[in-house]
Amino acid sequence: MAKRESNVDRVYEALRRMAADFAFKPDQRINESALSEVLGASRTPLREALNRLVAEGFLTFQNNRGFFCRPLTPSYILDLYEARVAVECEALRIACSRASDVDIAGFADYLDRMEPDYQSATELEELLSLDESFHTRLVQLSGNSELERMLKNLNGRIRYIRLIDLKRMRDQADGQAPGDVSAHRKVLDALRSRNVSAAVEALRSHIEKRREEATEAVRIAFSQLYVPDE
Amino acid sequence: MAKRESNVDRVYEALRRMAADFAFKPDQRINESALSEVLGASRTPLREALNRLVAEGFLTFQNNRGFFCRPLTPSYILDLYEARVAVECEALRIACSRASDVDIAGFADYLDRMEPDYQSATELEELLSLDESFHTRLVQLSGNSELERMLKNLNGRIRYIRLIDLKRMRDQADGQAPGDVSAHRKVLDALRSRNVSAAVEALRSHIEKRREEATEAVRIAFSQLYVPDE
DNA sequence: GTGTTCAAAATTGTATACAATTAAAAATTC
DNA sequence: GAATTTTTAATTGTATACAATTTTGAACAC
Repeated sequence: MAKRESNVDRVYEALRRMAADFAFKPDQRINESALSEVLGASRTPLREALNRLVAEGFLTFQNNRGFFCRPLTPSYILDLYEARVAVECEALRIACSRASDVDIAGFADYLDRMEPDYQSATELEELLSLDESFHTRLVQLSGNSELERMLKNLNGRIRYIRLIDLKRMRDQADGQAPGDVSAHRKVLDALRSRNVSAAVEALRSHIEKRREEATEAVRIAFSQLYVPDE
Repeated sequence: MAKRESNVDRVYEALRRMAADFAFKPDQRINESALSEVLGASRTPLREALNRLVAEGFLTFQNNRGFFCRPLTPSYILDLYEARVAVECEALRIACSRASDVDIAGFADYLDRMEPDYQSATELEELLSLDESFHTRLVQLSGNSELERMLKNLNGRIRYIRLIDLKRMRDQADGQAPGDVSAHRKVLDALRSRNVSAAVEALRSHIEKRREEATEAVRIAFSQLYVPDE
């Protein structure tokens, strides 16, 4: 019987979470020996996991200098959100012409079932997971596993920023409430009537709006990231 | 002074090339010891490189069973080409509204300079490199390094298929000649006049046309891949 | 004080050894 | 002879050791 989760998997998961939450500060050099002690594994499996994270864009690597946390700049955030637009809009376009009525109905059901949770969610993490799952399921409707894979990767790297964004939305409460699913429903309605251009435009403007908010929020993120160690 | 290229880099490059050219057959299990001898490195750096390739989608991995060559199915090819449409069309859209006139002019110059090479190219590899560089440069015009990164990855994984496709184009000579850059020029012209929808549609139909050819060519690829070892 | 050089310490790079696991082969049962 | 168990071999998983390289910092010159 094969062990479900190996040590490398465990290390990888822990590292991905740390990288996603910026437990490493941008551009910080990562000390392998210290990290391997913290994670309870030797450097060999640790480095394998680190290499995976480099390939996925969570970390960077320099010869003979080791692994570094990715930088966090406004243009990096912009790039990630633009990539999301590319992936999600094309997936939606494909879904409009290829997804079955049954699958779309299932997606609509899902949104109906989730809406109460969405509006009553208290934890930001919970809210973010719900939002992520909407977008993930949308891309899954395309049936394209490469697009799905790309979105998962982008979501992982963008997660921290979205958390900051959501937090600000809740605290300020000036624009739409964090639990507002109207934009999602607009996309769904257009998808249901197979109106490609309306669906894509609705999704595009939704993501771009979030991008603008996030770009603003990243300044706040910066100030939080560089809080001195205790 | 830092060594330019490390051993892992060398191993990684060799492996990527092997994977891109399907030197490993689809679903074939990869023997680490044997491979490390061939590549002249121990298993430690080899496995680091293999892990990177898994993260990039060139290989797969199963716990306690090791690394395998990715499968090659028609739906996999479809997914890759659709992902290319997503990445390239969005990059083009961004380039239309953001690239400077100077950069676009530089791109036009590049196409002019390359056209003679394109038409006189005898080696398929050379032709493919020229075609890839057109698409890469187009995406670079967007200034989005995530989209560029995604395209590089897709190109690497799609390379073998395109080679088969080009080969068939040359051998059959029924449709357009392999050196035909008219589709590329159409995209460029629309970009130059900042006509977003015309540019995107031209690019989309170009890639999709290639996808159809490639999907057809993949059957030939299959028969070539499974030639028995000698 | 600033910059340079050199030595010491820390860190990364990789080979190797051995444990854990899986795959293959041989023996056994029916 | 087919199916099952047992044994053996091969392969992967990971710790460790040590070499190569980089970083640190102390001594020194100016």
